[in-house]
Amino acid sequence: MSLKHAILILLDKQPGSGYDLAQRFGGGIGNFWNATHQQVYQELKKLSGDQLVEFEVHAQAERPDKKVYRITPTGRSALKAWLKQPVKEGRINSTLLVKIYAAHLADPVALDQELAQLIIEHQQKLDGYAELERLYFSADVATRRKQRLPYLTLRSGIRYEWIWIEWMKEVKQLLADDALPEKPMMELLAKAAKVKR
Amino acid sequence: MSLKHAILILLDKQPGSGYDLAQRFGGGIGNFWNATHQQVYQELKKLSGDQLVEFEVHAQAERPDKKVYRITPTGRSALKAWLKQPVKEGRINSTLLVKIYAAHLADPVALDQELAQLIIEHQQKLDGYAELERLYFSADVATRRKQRLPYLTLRSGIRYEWIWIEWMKEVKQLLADDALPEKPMMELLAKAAKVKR
DNA sequence: GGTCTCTATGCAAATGTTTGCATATAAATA
DNA sequence: TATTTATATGCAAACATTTGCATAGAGACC
Repeated sequence: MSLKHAILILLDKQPGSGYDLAQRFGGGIGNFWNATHQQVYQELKKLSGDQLVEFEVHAQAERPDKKVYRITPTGRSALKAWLKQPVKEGRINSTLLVKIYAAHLADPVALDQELAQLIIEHQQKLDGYAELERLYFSADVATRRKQRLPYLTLRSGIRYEWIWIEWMKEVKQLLADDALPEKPMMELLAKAAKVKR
Repeated sequence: MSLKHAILILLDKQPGSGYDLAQRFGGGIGNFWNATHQQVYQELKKLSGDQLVEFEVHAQAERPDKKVYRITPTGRSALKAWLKQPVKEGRINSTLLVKIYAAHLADPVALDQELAQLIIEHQQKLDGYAELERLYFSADVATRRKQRLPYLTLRSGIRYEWIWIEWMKEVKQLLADDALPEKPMMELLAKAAKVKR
């Protein structure tokens, strides 16, 4: 499992407490790897037991005490070893696709409303990504270079949200009209790809 | 969890044994919901205990006995109730994105090779999808109408593989050249979208 | 004055997933 | 002839994730 490695990567970038890490999983890396605070605390305990991370307790006057975790040299080797191995992509499990697959059993009105709502939500996410991209491009070249890798993952996120929105709009329309798609997807994509070049 | 509901959907379409279902999770619905044979057997047991499915033992002469499962009326109601509720989309967890995010710690040659391999694999998957689409479009309208919902999920799969391939190619190139993307993703997508209309 | 949110941690139990093993027969392949 | 593949099922243990609860002080909001 790579929750372990996601944590090591975050701690390699910057040491932090369990709470900090849980927050960090809410944005940035959280766009492609999710973890709850419980997962983080439990995993930190294991990593600590395996000597892959270490911590120092920082007493705080008016806040609860903090355990600030840091990656160890052993942890860094383990991380590098993991990076060398080819990924085995996790299973794709999309509840929405399962639902569309069985849409003949569903209430059409409810499904239409649900799609409308999902389109809004994904559009908001895309808007957020678009804003981050504008920020990236307004930075100087040195900053852009430094932020290159996170930005590449953002480009993946933008593509991802974009196609979901396009697909959901298409499905919503077709279900409403009780119609069939006219042209093969492959054809449409090939045509669009030509223009990009 | 919707492994439960995926199984109910499959059994609603057509009764079958645990083995059958496990096979069916290898294609069709398996493109967006995965399950191993163990998951299937364990879930069938639970579903059976909850009276959502029932089974008959079919003795076979030269093969092990088969338990042929069927959805019950209770199961069908449970399925419909589930379909009414809005989906909560599962967490996105992409090991590859985590790796790219931390590519500065990785061996560039190994990463390049890995991307090359992944591009090939996803291209093969896309080719398979393209073939299924050709098949769909070569069928008569009645068949196309009957296969509409699975085909809509296929369109999602095609888009999905397509953007992964595009993104991986882009990343591979940029990492090899140690370059930065020139244009914002949003701009490229907007331009491509205009042409499709 | 009371509730809500944020900081900060974590136990315990339930639930879900994965891995390893086990069985058994037939047919195809090497 | 020996191995592999396909059919067909499932237990048991290990591992991972999710949910509910618990604590505790500070500051903001109503």
